[in-house]
Amino acid sequence: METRGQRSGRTGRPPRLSQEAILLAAQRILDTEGPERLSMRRLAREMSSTAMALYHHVQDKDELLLLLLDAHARRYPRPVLPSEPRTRLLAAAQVLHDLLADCPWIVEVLSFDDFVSESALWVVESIVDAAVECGMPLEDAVYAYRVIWHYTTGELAIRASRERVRSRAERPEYREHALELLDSVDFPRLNAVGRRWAGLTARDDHRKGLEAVVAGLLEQKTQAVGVAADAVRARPCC
Amino acid sequence: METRGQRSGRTGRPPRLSQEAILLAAQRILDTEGPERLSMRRLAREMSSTAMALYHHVQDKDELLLLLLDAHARRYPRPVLPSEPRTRLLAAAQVLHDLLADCPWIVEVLSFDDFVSESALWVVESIVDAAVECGMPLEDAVYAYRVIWHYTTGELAIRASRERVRSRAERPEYREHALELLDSVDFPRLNAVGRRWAGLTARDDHRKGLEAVVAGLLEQKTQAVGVAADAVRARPCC
DNA sequence: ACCTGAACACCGTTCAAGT
DNA sequence: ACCTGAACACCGTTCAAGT
Repeated sequence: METRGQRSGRTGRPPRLSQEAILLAAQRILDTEGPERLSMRRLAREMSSTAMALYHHVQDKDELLLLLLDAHARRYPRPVLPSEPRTRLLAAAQVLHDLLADCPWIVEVLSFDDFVSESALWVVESIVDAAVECGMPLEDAVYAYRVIWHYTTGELAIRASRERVRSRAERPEYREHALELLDSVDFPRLNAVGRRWAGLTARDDHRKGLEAVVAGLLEQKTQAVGVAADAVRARPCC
Repeated sequence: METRGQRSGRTGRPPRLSQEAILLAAQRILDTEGPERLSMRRLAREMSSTAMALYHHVQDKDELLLLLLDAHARRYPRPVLPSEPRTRLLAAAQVLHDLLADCPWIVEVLSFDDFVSESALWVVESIVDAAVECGMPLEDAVYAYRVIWHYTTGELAIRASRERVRSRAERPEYREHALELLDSVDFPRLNAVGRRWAGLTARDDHRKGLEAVVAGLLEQKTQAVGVAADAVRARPCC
């Protein structure tokens, strides 16, 4: 937890780079030039160093990105969640989304169904806990977390992808044309939506969607309890 | 729609490459070596040609990937969907997932909230249509499609990411350790899950999750209708 | 029209050497 | 211990030239 190079004896020259400085520079590039410009080489240039010097402070690029997420999560203000379980489940899920919304690029590097980063674990804990307090068995609560996680990730990945395309090239006519050419016999509904599609899909409805997902999960729980109760009655013990 | 080089006069030599042959070779690489190995250069090598020759048959790599998805969707057998609206909504959503499950790599290239490819549009139409027949106004049906889309995409992106990590390096101890180190005071729920986490999150619960999402969306609809009805009563006309 | 070779402007990472 | 330079093995794409 000490800043490196502070306590060390006078062996060798003081390090020019540090993990902290690297993360700061990386975040600067992320903010000013976007995630697609963040490379080890570009980062080294930003620090007037060489790409290889970075590898003395981070294992590889993936670790760098995870450290960036971790730092972001550590900075993120930890909100007070409502006490009523269902509202808390929804609120915690919203926090998960909001926390990651600032760095949707991270989705590409996250391999999980694992958790996010250590600093964001409290969000996962909150979600699972709220789900349990809603009456779910622990395993179902984990499953509920996963559904929420998939939904959240999906929204973020699409947002990131949309931004990537937008920044790469402006070709707005392409998709709009596709919508005009729709056969109204084969595609009556999409045809009825027509040009409104773009407007409808651009809206930020994450919250509303989250409400639906949470509601669905809780409804499923109720049914499952019913089924479980029946099963217990049928086969009294084991 | 004619195979190129068939009807053309005897101007120039016959083309060695064709879009069809390119897509076939690309699919071969995808199947045998995985999506991360599919590059324009690798593809050219596969065809004993040069990377630049490919650019006479596809605009760029993105178009290549979209064409691959399109071809896959065209091959995909179009199932008969159940007629009951709610079951149909669920079934159509499942088809969307299954269709894309064979090529999760495509998620990285899809910018949408737009639709998939033209050949898969019927799935989108089915979902929106089923949602409408469940009693949703058209705009809500599009919104329902988006929620389903986000959920599906999220699951696929995570699956793709997991496969990517698995193929890149086997480091299973890393995350397992993290789970042991959890503070049982700060993280009672995650602590209780403990080692079971990996097993729980590896399960394929997409169907069950989809049921929850669909149920939640339909429940929301019911409430919205209630609210809308109230609103109508309050302000009779306009 | 179709294809090639060389080039541009990049990547992440390894390795041997320097201080 | 910390950093550098050169190298390895790649990318997608452009451009001018060939047949």
